[in-house]
Amino acid sequence: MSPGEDGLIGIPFPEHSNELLSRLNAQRRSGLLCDLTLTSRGARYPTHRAVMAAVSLYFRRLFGAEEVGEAGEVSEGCSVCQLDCVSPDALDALLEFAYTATLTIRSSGMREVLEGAQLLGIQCVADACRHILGEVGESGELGGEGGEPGGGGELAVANKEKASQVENEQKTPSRRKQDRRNVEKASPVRLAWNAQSQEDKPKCEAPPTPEHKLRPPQNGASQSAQQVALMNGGVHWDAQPAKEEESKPEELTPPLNHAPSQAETVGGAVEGVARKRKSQAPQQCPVCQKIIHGAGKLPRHMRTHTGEKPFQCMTCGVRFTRNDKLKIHMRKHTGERPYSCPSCPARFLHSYDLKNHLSLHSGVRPFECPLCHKAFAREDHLQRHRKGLACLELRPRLELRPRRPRHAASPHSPLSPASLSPTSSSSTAPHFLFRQEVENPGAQSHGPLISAGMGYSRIVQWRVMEERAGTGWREDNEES
DNA sequence: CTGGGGATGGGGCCC
DNA sequence: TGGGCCCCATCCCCA
Repeated sequence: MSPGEDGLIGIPFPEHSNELLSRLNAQRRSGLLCDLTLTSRGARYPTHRAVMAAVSLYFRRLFGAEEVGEAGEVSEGCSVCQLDCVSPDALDALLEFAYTATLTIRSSGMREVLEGAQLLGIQCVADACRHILGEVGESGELGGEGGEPGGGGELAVANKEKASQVENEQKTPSRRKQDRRNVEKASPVRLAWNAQSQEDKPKCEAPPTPEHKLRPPQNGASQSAQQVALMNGGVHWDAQPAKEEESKPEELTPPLNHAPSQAETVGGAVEGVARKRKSQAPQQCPVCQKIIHGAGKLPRHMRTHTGEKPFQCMTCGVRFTRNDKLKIHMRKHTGERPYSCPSCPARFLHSYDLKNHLSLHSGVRPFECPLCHKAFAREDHLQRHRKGLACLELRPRLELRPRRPRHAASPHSPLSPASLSPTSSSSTAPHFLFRQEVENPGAQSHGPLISAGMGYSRIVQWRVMEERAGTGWREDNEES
């Protein structure tokens, strides 16, 4: 990419890759424009040659996609590739992965998927399966904790990191919730980055050698293409060494896709435009139109759209969009808890944790619900209280009905009415915080869908976008 | 439903 | 001018 070229303006369309893949998947399901049919033990799977070449090293070699210029004789007819060595279920799962960036498999079928992924050269899936199976992955990307996600049910191995927006979900970093849990608790789950990014992974083990097991296309594919496929490791599978990225402490590994990561293309173009402005002036995000204050903050913000997470913890493999977040994360591994409570032995990772904690000692509950007059020590707890259904009644003020202290240690609650004056503007606002519920009713109950990697705020944004309401979507946390 | 810990994104300050 | 560092607000999740 060439950021900052004079006269060049990069306008990112973060949804494009999602929509593209989604439509390709729809075409595959309807058989539209399919130029390759995979068969396995009688089952037939129409698919697209280009997609398979993009996701699978085997097909990449088979079709000579990397040398398309010279090997342009690849036939345009519909090829049939018989893959009896890959079980139909596994092949189906791998195809789903190719078109959605989400691998959904049953634990019992993990082995078959692993073998299929190895045969087809889909490294990230193979890594994920290996880790789920407890076999240490070779790619160094994987964290060491390895869990046993999902006892016997289906596993949705999703790339919450949005694997560069290649699937139906939106990649935002709001990547939270279940996916994040999965990432941290069961490292394999995080491994389903998309085929695109996988291609540029710096650390790839030797490709599988499928030639002895796979039957090349029976027709269509040119002889040369088959020869490419049968070539014995002639293609150098290793990716280019990763470039140096911003600050790179020892804990940091180089960014995964340093090559043409979409984030770079997008963010870079944006930066190029931004450079023409006064850096100290607020900059508007070209995606969400949000005004970003502070010099150099727009690229950071853009990563929330692109999903790029250049900063990876070398200990557990968790990735972050920001270096400072990784730094804080590293405290979990080093055991460092720099924020200690002066009143008790409690120590914390974050300053604000200590701040919250101190409110426990003081007993101060400065955030009062204006309707029911229940007081909270934390503002977010008050907001949650007001968003929920807990506050449906108007209770008498506390001075009229003393609140039973929650902790025996604080018999004299400092909740004098005078101390309950709300300190934040939102605390005094009426109960108009239902936008989320309206837009996203029962978000928590969307478990299965959300588990595919869609963050909460993403859902809101999606809905807003789908409904084309207003001029654009906003981050859901801007509401108050 | 609430308390509490942790994660994430934005802004300010400074180098 | 960009980025590091820190703090804050907010959100998510678990007990």
